[in-house]
Amino acid sequence: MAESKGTFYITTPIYYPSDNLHIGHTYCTVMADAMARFKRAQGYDVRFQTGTDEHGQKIQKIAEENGMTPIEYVDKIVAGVKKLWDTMEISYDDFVRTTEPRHTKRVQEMFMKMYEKGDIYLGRYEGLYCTPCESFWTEQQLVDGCCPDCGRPVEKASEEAYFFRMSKYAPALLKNFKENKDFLQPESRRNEMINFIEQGLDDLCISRTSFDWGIPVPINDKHVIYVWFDADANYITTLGYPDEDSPDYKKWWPADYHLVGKEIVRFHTIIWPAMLMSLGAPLPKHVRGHGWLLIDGGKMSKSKGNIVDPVMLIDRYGVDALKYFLLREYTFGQDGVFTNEVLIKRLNYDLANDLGNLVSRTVSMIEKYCGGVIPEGGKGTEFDEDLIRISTTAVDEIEDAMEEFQFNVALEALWKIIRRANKYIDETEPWVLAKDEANREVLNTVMHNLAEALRIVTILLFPFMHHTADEIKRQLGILDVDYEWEDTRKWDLTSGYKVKKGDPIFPRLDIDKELAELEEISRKQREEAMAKLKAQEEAGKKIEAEKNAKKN
RNA sequence: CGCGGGGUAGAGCAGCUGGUAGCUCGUCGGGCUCAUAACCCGGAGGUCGGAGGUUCAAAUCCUCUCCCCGCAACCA
Repeated sequence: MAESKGTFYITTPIYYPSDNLHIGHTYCTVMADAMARFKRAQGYDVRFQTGTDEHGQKIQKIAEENGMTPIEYVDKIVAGVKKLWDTMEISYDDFVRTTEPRHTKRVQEMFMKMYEKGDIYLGRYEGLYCTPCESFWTEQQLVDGCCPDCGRPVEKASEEAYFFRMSKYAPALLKNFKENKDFLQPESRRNEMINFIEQGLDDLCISRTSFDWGIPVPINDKHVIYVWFDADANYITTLGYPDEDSPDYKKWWPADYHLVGKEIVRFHTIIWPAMLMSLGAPLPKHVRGHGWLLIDGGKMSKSKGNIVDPVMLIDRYGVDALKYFLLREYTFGQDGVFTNEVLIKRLNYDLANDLGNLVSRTVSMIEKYCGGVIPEGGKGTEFDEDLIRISTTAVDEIEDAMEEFQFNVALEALWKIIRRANKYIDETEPWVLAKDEANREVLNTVMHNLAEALRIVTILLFPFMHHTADEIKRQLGILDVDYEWEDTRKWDLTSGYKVKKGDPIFPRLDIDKELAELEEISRKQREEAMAKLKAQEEAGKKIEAEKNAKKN
């Protein structure tokens, strides 16, 4: 491996473990993973962090409904999260849980640092309160003016709460956006945030007394620290902050990229930077907001029962197929529509027909025409130059695209090699060349060039689909050869290796059959989700009734 | 006047620092047989939501308008 090009710290959001993760979370994590693997391949020293945001009223309530303590409940969900990432071989370097002492202790220290600076003060939180549910709601959350959970009327109420003087940092935040154009992408989000700040920032409520599943405020044990203050801190508590001399903090902070969903861009580009300003710490270099995967044209939600389960898709099609689909199908920053048909077609056309078939026909021909050994290149055909040019320059396009998180563009660039190679076979007609031994050198060169193109494909493909990359290498007989990233610009590195044909790397799918089966699976899942939801509602009502009984 | 995004071929999308409208799938026709009935070539199909403006030139910039969708301080 070449000398390190420097450090690269990338994070996903920490997910809220109120339920099992769905394909939307997978989407975000897969992008972060691909980026981390890409940077490692390029020679960077990478830190990739993900985790779970485990506090809050919602967790407390769901745990109660399931007859568990909050920590028992999140332990169970988090085990599932970790298992999913293990299955997908997500290459995270650290997994943070906000219930870990290394986090809670440091959040309290950060709170005190800001309190002592005068940026945190005690005030009153005003809101609409549902007494039976013991919950505050915003006006927009209400359904027909009533509590969205129980449907009963709410009333204006207030409670004592600590506030973070965020308003004070509005000018500095605005300055950050104006001077640092690359801080937040895409552009549309950036405009949205600038606009939001210009409308004026309120101070942020950062504590609650109405529930206790959270990190206690160090100076007042009636209060627990409230959501974003706790959650966003994860990006530096794991580095040892507020100990500014901590080696990890010195090495990794500020982070290169926070990758987040569009709905939490505000928390990462306004609240979080304001907190860091208050603490006197540098801001993250970049925040990137991705779009959503929409189902049936709308948001995935439990109440609609249209959650897509990544585990089921992995079981059927494999990790690499799912990763490829998520990275290739959608444009970063924009919402995308998920349907089974789009998925199956993408897998069939790109993976089975284009890539899988190319590997298959290449290896077969080398076995058939060259005794299974990749020959030396020599005098070839008029088509060689184009194949070589496209294969050895794809890396430039991919690097440019990855710089912008354009995973789909990067994979398209990679597939240019694959399509060109398929075309090259038709142009050079090896089966015709093989009929006359006078064409030996040309035939050898054609086979050599195909192996070379595939070799480059395996290097470029590795950050996105490492199993597939390795399987192609295995079939080409180059699995144990350690190629470097820069070898994607070179030619003539595969001669003499013995190929070994294996099973098709992506079997062709029967579209109608798959669609029918997937439809059946999601129908069952919908039913189960409905039943579960109903059971939870009833459990909730029961608990409520018990509470009321106690009160009376 | 709360803020923002989108409306481009039958479907899904890209292009939007202005200069012959592009990709994947589908469709029609052809080629090939090494390969996972896969691969390759060619054709048809769009007045780029509508109206107006700037310009030699607009999908691309400006104004107005219609329709869809998000966000609005605890959903990736």
